[in-house]
Amino acid sequence: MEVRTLQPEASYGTNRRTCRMMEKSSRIAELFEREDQFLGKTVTVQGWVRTRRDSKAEISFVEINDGSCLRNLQVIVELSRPELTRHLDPVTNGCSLCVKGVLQTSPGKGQNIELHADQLKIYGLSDPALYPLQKKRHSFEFLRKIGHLRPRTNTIGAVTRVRSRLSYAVHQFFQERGFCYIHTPIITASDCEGAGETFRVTTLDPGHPVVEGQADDPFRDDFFGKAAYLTVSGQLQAEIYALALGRVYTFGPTFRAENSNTSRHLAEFWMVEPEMAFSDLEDDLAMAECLVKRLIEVVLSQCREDLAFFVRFIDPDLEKRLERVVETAFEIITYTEAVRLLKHSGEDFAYPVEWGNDLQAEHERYLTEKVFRKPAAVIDFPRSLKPFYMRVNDDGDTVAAMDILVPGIGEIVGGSQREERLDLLLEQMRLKGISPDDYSWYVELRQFGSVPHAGFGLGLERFLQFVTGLPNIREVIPFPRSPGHAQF
RNA sequence: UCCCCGGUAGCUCAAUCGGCAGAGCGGGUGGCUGUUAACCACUAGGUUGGCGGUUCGAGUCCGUCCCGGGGAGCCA
Repeated sequence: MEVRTLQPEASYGTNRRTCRMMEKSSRIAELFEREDQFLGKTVTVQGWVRTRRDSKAEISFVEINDGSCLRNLQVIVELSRPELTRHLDPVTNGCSLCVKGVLQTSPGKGQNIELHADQLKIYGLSDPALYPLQKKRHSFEFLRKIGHLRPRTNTIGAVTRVRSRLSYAVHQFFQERGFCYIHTPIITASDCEGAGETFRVTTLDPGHPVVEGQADDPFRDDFFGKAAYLTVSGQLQAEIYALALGRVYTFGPTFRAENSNTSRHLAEFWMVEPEMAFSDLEDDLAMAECLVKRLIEVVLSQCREDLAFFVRFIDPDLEKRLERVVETAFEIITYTEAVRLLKHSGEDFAYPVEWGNDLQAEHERYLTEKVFRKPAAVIDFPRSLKPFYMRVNDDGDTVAAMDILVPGIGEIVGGSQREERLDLLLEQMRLKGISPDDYSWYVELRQFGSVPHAGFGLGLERFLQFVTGLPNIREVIPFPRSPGHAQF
């Protein structure tokens, strides 16, 4: 008897091709999850060969991975059956194939079940002399060069599944709390938001960017009639919707043209940015802590197999560290207290600690890794260090900002209560040299029904680094973009 | 952008003081085995990143350029 699995579209009678395919084959993850239900039944799997071991005792072991989970399914091919071996002969690491057979308990060690092949179909061969992926460990640097093949490795496959599950969890978290998902623009004309260098968007001929006689505004004849850029943040636009729908969030790509080449920076990365009306910094902080903990819980409970892989091969302390983050309250410390603490630490920092200076990486690391040994939120930064939109505190010297720092990564969340008072916003803009004319819409939000509101940004890739233990951010995004790198 | 380290076989790396270019894995061939990154034997595979210099002799020393990695800054 043949067991058929998932056929979500079948009842609609549409898209027949997809339906037939999904009826015909099982995903390997499903076979492992419901072993008892599939044992003794005929199933079909489709995937890519990860390894093959031939035994002259009339058996070939072919391990198949279909990306649905970390584990491979061991397929048993009896070499005494010419109708199978005829197909099997050229099968090597990297080949794609379809196997139909009976799922049985495995007598060998290392797996409970195995598939005894009755039919074998090869989709695509893979020349073993040319296929770059070997069964042994490759350097991440090498895998980046073969970005079109690296998702077929255990590590990149695992991180990709975790990334997907986390993205889903982000939506679940906010949707369950009444947040509205806002698609803020990728292209923006707001050039400076205090968030780094921007990429210009233009249709002008790079050989002749300036139209004759219009040197005063070279972008007047550009596509948008003025200078345009890729967004560095959806926050300002999210504020617009927060001041109408109450609770909103954006979740999309952002772009920074910084010439920074580090293991924690990308030119294109994904950011989660909630914005909440009728909220202050305390609400903001609570929501951020709640989100971080919920996302980690999801990884701990929903990505067990992939997480175990990271613990085994990337960072042995990873799971314990994640559990600790969920269990303990985040430390909250004001910038002023942090400075005092650092000054009296007795540590010999390369950068001097002085009120008014930004906290350096070494300072942040000292706080989270030595002093607190858990995530810590630093709040109330000097006004001069932060952008114009942050709310000025009553002391007049600091703003209601927060940075959540985690051990090993550094800043993972940055947020603030926004300045909702018109006069103070205008004063901030004047001090920061930002023309209110360029942000008239932002200013008007404070003229018409302004309310206290707050929000934050969480870098998806930084977060993925934290939950996978991967040291380089280029491994946690499918196609990393950094200075000099935009392949694939 | 700055500092440090690196570039040797398809991959991961070794090569002592400047003295014959190596290993493991992968590939090919043969053997062995309900195998588990299988195992054993044999075998093919090199412009040592490019250019220039020092030297009897350069993978090794010097200059320069290119590329990569790590760290810093900036930030998420």
